Amino acid sequence: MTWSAENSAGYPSPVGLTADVVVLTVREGRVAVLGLDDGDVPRLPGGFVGQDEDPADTARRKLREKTGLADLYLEQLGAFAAPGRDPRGWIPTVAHLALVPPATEASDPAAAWLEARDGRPWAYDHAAILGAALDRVEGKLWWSNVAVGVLPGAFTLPEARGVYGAIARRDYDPGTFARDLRATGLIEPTGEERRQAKGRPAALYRFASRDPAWGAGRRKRVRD
Amino acid sequence: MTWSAENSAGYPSPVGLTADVVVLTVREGRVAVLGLDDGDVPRLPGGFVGQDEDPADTARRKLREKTGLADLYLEQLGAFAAPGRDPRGWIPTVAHLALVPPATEASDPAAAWLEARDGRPWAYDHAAILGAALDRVEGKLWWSNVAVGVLPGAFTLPEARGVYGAIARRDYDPGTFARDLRATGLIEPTGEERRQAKGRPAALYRFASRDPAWGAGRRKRVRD
DNA sequence: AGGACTTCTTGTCGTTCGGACCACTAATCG
DNA sequence: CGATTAGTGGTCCGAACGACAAGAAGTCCT
Repeated sequence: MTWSAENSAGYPSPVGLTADVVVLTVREGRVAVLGLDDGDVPRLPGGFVGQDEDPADTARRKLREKTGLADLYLEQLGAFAAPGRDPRGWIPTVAHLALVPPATEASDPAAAWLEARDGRPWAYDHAAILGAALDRVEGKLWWSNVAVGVLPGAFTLPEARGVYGAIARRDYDPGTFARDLRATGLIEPTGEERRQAKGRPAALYRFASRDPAWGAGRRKRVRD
Repeated sequence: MTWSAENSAGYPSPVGLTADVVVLTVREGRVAVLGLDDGDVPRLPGGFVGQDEDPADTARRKLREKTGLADLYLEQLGAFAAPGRDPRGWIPTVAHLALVPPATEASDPAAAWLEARDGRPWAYDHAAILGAALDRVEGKLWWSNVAVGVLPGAFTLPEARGVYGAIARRDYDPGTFARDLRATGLIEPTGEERRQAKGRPAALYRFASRDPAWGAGRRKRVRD
């Protein structure tokens, strides 16, 4: 196999490959996405992938620039490369999904948290990428520890219930939620408690592993 | 956003983007993959993506070259772009998954059907890509009509049972299989029959839709 | 001290799904 | 006729899921 005989044009196409990131969190019971607004419709954070760079590293770099965060949940969504997706020319992108804690503030003044499921217009094909990200996180919610990103360190069961409910768009029963989340084997109690304004202190839990992993226990049916 | 300020190297990286295809079928009760063997370890079909070309079109083109087939099940697996994956340099690839009927013969003399799950070595990172393809098709088996590609046109329930069993690596009970496959709502009887050497003729079915779709009915648990 | 409030645990109950059976009918071939 | 294969229908059981209820535990307020 030689370069010169492998595509229809007869030569390897020099392209600018980009990496985009869909940064999701849960704020006020709703899924929020980090968008860059420069006057027109918002767009997703992203940038060109450097030579000999893994697109995931590019995504991590962009994420650090916009949120100051490192070492979080990041996975690839897939390549979006349809001709015409970018008016500047044929620029394929490798889209990524990242989950960050709710307290994360945007460090870039142009970045803001936007309601993710309100159907607003996005630049380029970023609405389709966002849709793929929402499908992915909802589908993997109970089969993996994606929620690790939104619930870092220690968290209470009511907090986790709020996050899961926001992503899955349903209201879980507290008792059943505790039973099912425990049954996944993904979380473990820290032994400590968190006191709050009213009521009994809530026990704190943490994810047994912060690396992307799959649940071994129960699996929940998807919504009907 | 300008090109010149967007990546670490200061300019958009000119790269050769490729598209690879994992062509799967079921032969003799086992999952088989189309491999190209040029003396060394086999590799997957693939080639450079032309300017203004969708990688899926490149994959379709390569598939047509190797099998003569068009208009079949094809979906994207994702981008593989780790530095060092290709010794010729940094060459990201968009991997695809295609399913073809068992009777398909390779039109390229270098192409051959190989046992997919025997753990043989592959060129580049193609073993990882193949693994992702097998996971994908097994995971989507009962939630989608992926099997459309392997069961084109009309098929009998025993044929379908063989294909599903090979992909899921289990032996389905004939009665339960008929109940569950019908319950997905994905297939419909053609009204015709297929006579064979011995025994009662088998009724023929077809998939209600040949477009990639999701099942509306039952969902089967994955293997434990 | 007592009441309000919240968390947390532990049950029950009914439904659905998945899988393994089994019996019986249907159709074709020799 | 018997052998063979296909198809239908049914039972049974266990696991998963969702809803609901009861009670204990702990804190805050009056």
